[in-house]
Amino acid sequence: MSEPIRELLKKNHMSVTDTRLQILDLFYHAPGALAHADIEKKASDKIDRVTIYRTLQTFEEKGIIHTIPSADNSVKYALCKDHCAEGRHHDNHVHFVCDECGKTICLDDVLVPEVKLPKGFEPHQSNMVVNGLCDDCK
Amino acid sequence: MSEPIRELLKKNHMSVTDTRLQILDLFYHAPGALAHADIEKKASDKIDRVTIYRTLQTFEEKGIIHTIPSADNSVKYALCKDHCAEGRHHDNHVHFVCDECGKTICLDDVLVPEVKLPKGFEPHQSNMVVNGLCDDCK
DNA sequence: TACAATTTTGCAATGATGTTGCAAATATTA
DNA sequence: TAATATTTGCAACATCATTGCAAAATTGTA
Repeated sequence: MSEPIRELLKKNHMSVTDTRLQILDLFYHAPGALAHADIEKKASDKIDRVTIYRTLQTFEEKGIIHTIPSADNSVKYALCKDHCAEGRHHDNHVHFVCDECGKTICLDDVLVPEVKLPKGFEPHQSNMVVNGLCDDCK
Repeated sequence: MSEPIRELLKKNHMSVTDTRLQILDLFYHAPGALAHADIEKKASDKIDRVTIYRTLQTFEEKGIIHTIPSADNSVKYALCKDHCAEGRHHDNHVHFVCDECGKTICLDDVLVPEVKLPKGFEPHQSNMVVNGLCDDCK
């Protein structure tokens, strides 16, 4: 288990545990975003369902991972690369979901464009998800 | 129960039933998008949960309503106004979710802007959800 | 209008998903 | 290393969603 992951936990004032190292490791080596179920399946040692829920929640609060919205009731999570702080996310990149393989990918370099809203609406945060075919599935 | 709703069902080759009229009526008079639970609560006659699931699914397939993605695992539905056909949705407007009252609103006049994707990605459909404060909650 | 065929609905059962309390195990601090 | 604080796993529970099937309602046709 690599040292940088350990450091990431310490930097965020979290206890370093096997479970957290293992889940973070999964995120670092995953081809795309992960759902709760993915983690449950992929974890080498079996991790309790409840622990996974709580770990994901903690990571999200600490600004280590962010949630990706979907139209089908399945939340996925991915690592933050945008210097998110505790309680303050700055993830403003576009997400891509492949209709074929289902993979969800953060397009870190594609920023969500601004849109002009009708009078009266005060925007705080924008999310954009693009569906289509990824490079592998074309 | 109004005649236009009846017509909408016939036009889409669906049986006209009390349940469907009632659910469609809710959509026509709702201030924003509706979740499964909203319909269960608001329906004047009690409609079975299962029937609501199936009705929403049918409406979605027929292009009468569309789903709105969210980051919190709560799918909402709203009427299509964009001439959607069976199996082919063309809903490309921005959705607004109020952080205060939770209302979800279709901004029919605000189109989802195009974004340039990295090489290899082939986009089919885009979704955009903006969070913030609505006019009533400011 | 009435009847047969088709579709829709409601109920029951089941499965999947998510939450809470608490005791045992593990990590941190001194 | 011991004391304290945090995390984990288990059990129980609540919520959400799906499926099969029989009863009810709707549609098409005579």
